[in-house]
Amino acid sequence: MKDLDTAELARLTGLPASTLRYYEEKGLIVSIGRRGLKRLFDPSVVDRLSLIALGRAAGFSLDEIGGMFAPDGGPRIDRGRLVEKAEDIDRTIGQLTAMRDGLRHAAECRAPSHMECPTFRRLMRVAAKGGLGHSRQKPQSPA
Amino acid sequence: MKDLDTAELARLTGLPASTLRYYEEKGLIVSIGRRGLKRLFDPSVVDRLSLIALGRAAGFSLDEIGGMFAPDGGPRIDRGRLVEKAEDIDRTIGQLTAMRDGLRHAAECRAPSHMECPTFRRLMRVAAKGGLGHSRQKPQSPA
DNA sequence: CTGCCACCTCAAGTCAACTTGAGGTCAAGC
DNA sequence: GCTTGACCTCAAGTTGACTTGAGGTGGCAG
Repeated sequence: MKDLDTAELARLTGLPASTLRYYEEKGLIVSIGRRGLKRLFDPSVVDRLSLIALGRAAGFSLDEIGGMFAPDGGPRIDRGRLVEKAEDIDRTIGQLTAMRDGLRHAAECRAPSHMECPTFRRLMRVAAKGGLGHSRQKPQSPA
Repeated sequence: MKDLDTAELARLTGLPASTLRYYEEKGLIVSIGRRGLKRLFDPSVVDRLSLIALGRAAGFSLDEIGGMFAPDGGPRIDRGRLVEKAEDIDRTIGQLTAMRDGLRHAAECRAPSHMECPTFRRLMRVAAKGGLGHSRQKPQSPA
């Protein structure tokens, strides 16, 4: 496959060109040269960008992801890190599950005000004590 | 119960005084007066702050939460919103579950490199297509 | 050969939810 | 009466992941 310029890579991956430049600046991807001003990328960066997307979806920061590439470009992923992250996610799932069930209950609850619903109040107390570490969910993917 | 000043409220809720001032500035809580410079809060703000914490944990923004209080201070929560949010959370749970399972598989996978593991590659593709909207989890609660 | 226009660079802006810091004030204790 | 120090105000800084904008440049169609 032929080398790709920024626009082609953007089209292939759905990422804006500005993001690709930003990733290059951060060292997450590397361009193999220029044609005039235009960057040229090896087609393998498409895979690399998928990997980056995966890391982001798993909750790793860009810096962490940067540390997961071997100098040769291949992934160098510590399996322990994956397990750890899986556990993180698992905890989050537990909290979100409690939250979801609580919200559903609150939505159906017959009590005149939420403040009089015992389930709601229990949920409130748990949240107040920080038991539900607020696990931000992003509005949505730019897609 | 006696009115509370900022320091007492901070102690009761575990929130830093700066956050309480910030919440007041945003209109999420109201102080009922001053003693000298010090704000005085009605004890009911403790409940209110719990409610705010709950909202945050459920993934609502502070602005959204601000819209959930009736002028009288009681919660005025649209049950539809709760159901919607529960569905949001449910979707997130689904994505996180896939991610967790994928990570666990990747951690155990016998393939010499992750790039050769079909499960891993499938996960990558899904993430690249944005199917896994990156649902940020915060490192942890300040607790 | 000339323009066009896509792409470039670099600095600055955005968003959310706070935190930090400098400098001010006032109720209370000695 | 004076010091102390907790609390105050207001502006600016922080973090992460980008986006935006002004101004520049060069390959290529005509």
